Amino acid sequence: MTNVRVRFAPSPTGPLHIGGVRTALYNFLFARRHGGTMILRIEDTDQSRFVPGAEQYIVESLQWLGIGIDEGVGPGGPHAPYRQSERQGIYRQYAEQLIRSGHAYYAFDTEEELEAMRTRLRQSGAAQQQYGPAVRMTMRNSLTLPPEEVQRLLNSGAHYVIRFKIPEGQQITLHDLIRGQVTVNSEQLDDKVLMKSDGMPTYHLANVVDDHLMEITHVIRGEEWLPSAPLHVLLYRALGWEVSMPRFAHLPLLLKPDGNGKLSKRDGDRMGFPVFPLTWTDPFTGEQSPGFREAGYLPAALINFLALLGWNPGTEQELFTINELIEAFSLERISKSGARFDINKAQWFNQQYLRKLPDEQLAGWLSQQLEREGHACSMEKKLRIVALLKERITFPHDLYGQAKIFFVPPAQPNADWVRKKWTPAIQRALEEFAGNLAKQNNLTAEVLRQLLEQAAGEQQLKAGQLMQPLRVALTGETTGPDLMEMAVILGRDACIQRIKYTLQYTQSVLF
RNA sequence: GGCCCGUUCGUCUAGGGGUUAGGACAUCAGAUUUUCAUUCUGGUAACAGGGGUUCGAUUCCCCUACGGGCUACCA
Repeated sequence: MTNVRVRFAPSPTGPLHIGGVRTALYNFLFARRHGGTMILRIEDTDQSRFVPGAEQYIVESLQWLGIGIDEGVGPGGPHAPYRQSERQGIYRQYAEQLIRSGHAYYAFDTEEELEAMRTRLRQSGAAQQQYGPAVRMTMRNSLTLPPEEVQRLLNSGAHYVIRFKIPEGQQITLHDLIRGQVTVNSEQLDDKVLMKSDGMPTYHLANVVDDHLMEITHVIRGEEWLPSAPLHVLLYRALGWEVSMPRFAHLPLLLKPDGNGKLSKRDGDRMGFPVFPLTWTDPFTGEQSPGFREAGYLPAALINFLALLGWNPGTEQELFTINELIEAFSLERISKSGARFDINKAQWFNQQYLRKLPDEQLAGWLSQQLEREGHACSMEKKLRIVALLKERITFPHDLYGQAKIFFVPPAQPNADWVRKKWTPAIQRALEEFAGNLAKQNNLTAEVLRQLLEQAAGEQQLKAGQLMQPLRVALTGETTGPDLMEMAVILGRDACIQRIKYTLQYTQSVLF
């Protein structure tokens, strides 16, 4: 395959949905795999749905994820502009060409007339209520009106659209790279609007014209476009571009984690996970939608997760660098059925990627968190903390949650546990332990262990029986990272102080 | 309603006319660990249903069911 050119063509109608991200990713992987070009085109032909900031959001999201754009909005390129709203003249030219060649016509019907037509058809029991071969000759268009009247209407500035004249009784077969042959009869299609009355093209026209002009070789897009793909084939034909028509690949959809339907923002809200790459603030309502980035997901982990949602390499490998993904990717191995979105797996990937990061980077995150909370800490100590905690976290912000014990002494020990398990022997052993600790100048995990064994032994306790009490004394909690390592990082004086504080508490409460 | 697409463990999936139907996440149990987590070991768990074709079907064909998408001057 030479000169592969693919495009990701979102509409700036809001934040980029995670399903859109996956579409972009598959396009990107395919382009890179074949040494091709990845193009970003903005399909902003619906002015009523335009949302300020959405385009910028899309660009930033792709950037964060490392989905590189070779050509298009941003980097520019030989087929600029790449924003469809800036290409109106081009579409008009081709729409008029289609009228001249008899493949399209002007239609002047008002909204009311269209509605009346549909009602009429519905009541007469027609299978479908479409503007097509069966009804077009009963409507007000350049097929039914005398040419002078058409010209008069056009000159008078009357509202009109340009419709495609769907051919009758044709079998249209397209070869989808994922689904194989898909055949549709043109009876099922209607006379789609190509140019709207506001002068903008519809998706169908703009898409076909741009893909041709931009020399797109493979159209990789969501399954929602499969039903209109035959129409697009017809358009390529009518425009005389069938020989260079791109190949199609329609991707399966992302489904709700539970229940029926496709994944929506509601599901994320309901189950507590993001469905957008970055946090998004709606410019009209001010409503905030959480993003994967802000939730603590690493871009590489999200990419890995998404890549495997609907595609697999045919091996048992699960962890992929982006280069490995590029190397292994192929359209043939994309599955045909929709994939339920399971955030559990995304978290697992994040955990895997997080622990592979160098300690310095984790320490950097910890620094920010500590600074925000107003705690000072040496880099050396931060690195030790990070090394102790890195296998215990799923998100970067978990770091502070677990490191907090080093900076904030417990307000009081876990009361339930103390009431149930605390004994006078423990009390005496910990007193002894704290006393001996005070004499130590060079604290190591090994020294601590010895001191603990010694203190325990004198009260007829096993070292293990004193471990939990010591943890409670130091952190207030019954679980946490390795006790000895933790105590070493905490330091001798802090340990002694916390033990004494706890012993006072238990004394007053229990004895 | 019409048309199109789909259906393997709870989830993502591998497989493919004869397999103990494989892996991963989740879950459960055991081991390790002072605890939790990690790690390791093991377990539970799937071919939507019915007809064909065939010596044999989860795999091929048809039907049904179910799911999804489309059916706009939205993309």
